[in-house]
Amino acid sequence: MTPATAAAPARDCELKIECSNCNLLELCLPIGFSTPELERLDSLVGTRRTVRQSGRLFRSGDPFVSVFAVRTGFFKTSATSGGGRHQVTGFQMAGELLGLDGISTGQHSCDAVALEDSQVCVIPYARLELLSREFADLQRQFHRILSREIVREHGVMLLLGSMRAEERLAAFLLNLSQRLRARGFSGSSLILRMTREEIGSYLGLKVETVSRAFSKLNDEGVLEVRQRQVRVLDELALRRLLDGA
Amino acid sequence: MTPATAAAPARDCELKIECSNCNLLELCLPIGFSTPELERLDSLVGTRRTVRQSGRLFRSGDPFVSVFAVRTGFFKTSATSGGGRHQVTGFQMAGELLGLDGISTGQHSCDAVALEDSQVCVIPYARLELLSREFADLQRQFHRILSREIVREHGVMLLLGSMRAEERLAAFLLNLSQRLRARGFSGSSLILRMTREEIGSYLGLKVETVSRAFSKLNDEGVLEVRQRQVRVLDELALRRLLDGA
DNA sequence: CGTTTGCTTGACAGCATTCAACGTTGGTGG
DNA sequence: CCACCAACGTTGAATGCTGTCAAGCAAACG
Repeated sequence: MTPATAAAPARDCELKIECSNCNLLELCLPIGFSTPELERLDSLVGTRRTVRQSGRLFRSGDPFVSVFAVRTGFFKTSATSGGGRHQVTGFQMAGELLGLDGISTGQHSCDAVALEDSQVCVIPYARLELLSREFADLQRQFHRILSREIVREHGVMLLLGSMRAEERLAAFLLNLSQRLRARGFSGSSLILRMTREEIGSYLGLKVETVSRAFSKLNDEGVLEVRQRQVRVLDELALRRLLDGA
Repeated sequence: MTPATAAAPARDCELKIECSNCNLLELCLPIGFSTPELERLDSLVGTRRTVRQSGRLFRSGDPFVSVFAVRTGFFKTSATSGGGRHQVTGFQMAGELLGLDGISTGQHSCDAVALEDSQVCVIPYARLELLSREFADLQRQFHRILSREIVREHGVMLLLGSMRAEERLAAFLLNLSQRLRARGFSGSSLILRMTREEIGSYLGLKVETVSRAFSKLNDEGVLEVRQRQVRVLDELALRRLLDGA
C-alpha cells in the first residue's frame, strides 16, 4: 500500500488477484476455461470488496451495477414482500454469485448480508455483458449459472411445498455438506454460519421447530449437535429422510 | 408449403409468423425493440410447434436444444425430486418462456405440459446464443428474463414459506389476474385452466385445502367461485390478505 | 346413460406454531 | 476477573391449521 492511500478503507488494500490465478477457478464463473481465455477474463473483475460480519453487500432497492462472486466468507440473501414478510432465499459460499436478481429490474430485490467477515470480487455487469458478447464460453457459463439458480430454486420450492420439518432440515444439511465437500472441506463435520432463526426462515419453519428437529436427529444418533457445531454421523439416514417420503 | 411436405404432421403447417409481426411483442423476448432490430430477430424463431391439451412440450431428462415462447395457450411446469416428490413449479401463458431450466445441465429438469391446446415458438438455443452475442439488446433482454424468473421464484418461496392457505390462494389469484390484465383480458373474471390439484401442488397445499380456501373466500363475498369460473368481487380484500399478515 | 375425473364437505388426527420458561454463550464494563 | 446483559438456543404444554380419510356431488366423456 502506498502512503497516499493509507487512509483509504481496508477494502481497497487487497493484493490484486485475478481470475487466472484464483484458487476458485473450478467453482466460479470461469469453469473449464483455458489459460489464454482466463487472461482475457482478468479484466472482468473490477475490484475486491471486503464485507464485515453482518455488513450488507447490497440491499433491496439499491441500483444494480455489479454482480459479486464470493471469494471468502459466507452470505445470506433475504427477500421482503410488500406485507413485510421476510424470508431468507439462500446462503452463498466461495465461488457462488450474488446479485443476479438485480438484472431483472435494474434494482436489487433482496438483501445480501455477510454471515462472517467476507470478501467478494466485484464484477461490473456492463463489462460482463460486453465480454460475454465476444467470448462465447463466458456467455455460456453465465447463462448456465443463471439457469442453475432457477433449478436450485425449484428444489427449494419442492422442499417448502412438500417436506416436513425434519426432512427439510435433512435436505438443508445434505446440501450444505455437499457444497462444503466440493470446496475441500469436510462434509461430515460442519460449523453453521447462520442462526437457527435464519435456517428456519430459509426452510419455512419457526426457530423452535428447527431446534426440535436438530434435537430429534441428535437423539436418534443421526447428528451430533452442539450449538452450531454439527457432525453428520449417519448420512445415509439423512438421505433416507428425503427419498423415503 | 410444398407438396413434398404435405405428409408432415400438422404442427409444421402453420403460417410463417415472425417476431416482427407478432402481436406478443410487448410481452415476449423482443420487448422494446425497434423495427430494424426486429427484422434481424426474425431468424431467431425456428419453427412453431402445436401441443394439444395434456401433451408434453418436453419432459425431465430430455436433451435441451431450444427454449420455447408460448404463443397461444397455457402450460404448467412441474419438477420431480429423487424421492418421487412432485410439484408444479409454474404456470405459463402467452409471451412467457419455457425451458430455461435446461441451460444449466443441457437436460431439461422439469416437465412442461399444455393445459389447453397451445402453440409455442421454438427458439433454438444455439441461435439465441449466437444472435445475442452480436445483438446487445437481445442479450440484455434475455438476461432480464432469466433474472426475472429468479425473482419470481423468490416470491414463490416467500409464499410457500410464510403464508397460510387463504393467503397463498389470494397471492395466486392476484398474480394470475395481473398477468391476464397485461394481456388484455379481464383481471376480475377468469377461467382457471388448471385443476384444484395443480393449484394445490403449486401452492404446497392439498386439494381439499385449496377447495376449502375457495369456499371460504366465496362465502365471505371476496370471490364468486363456480368450478373453474372465478370472479374477483373484492380485489382489495385479496390484497389485504397479503399485506395484513 | 353410465363411468371417470374433478370438486366439495365433514370429522378427526397430526404436525408445526405459539406462548412461556429456562439454559447457554459471548461480549462489555465495573 | 467476575458480574451482567443481550442474543441465541432448547424444551414443554396448549392451540390451531392443514392433512388425512371418507363420503357425496357435479361435470365431462365416451
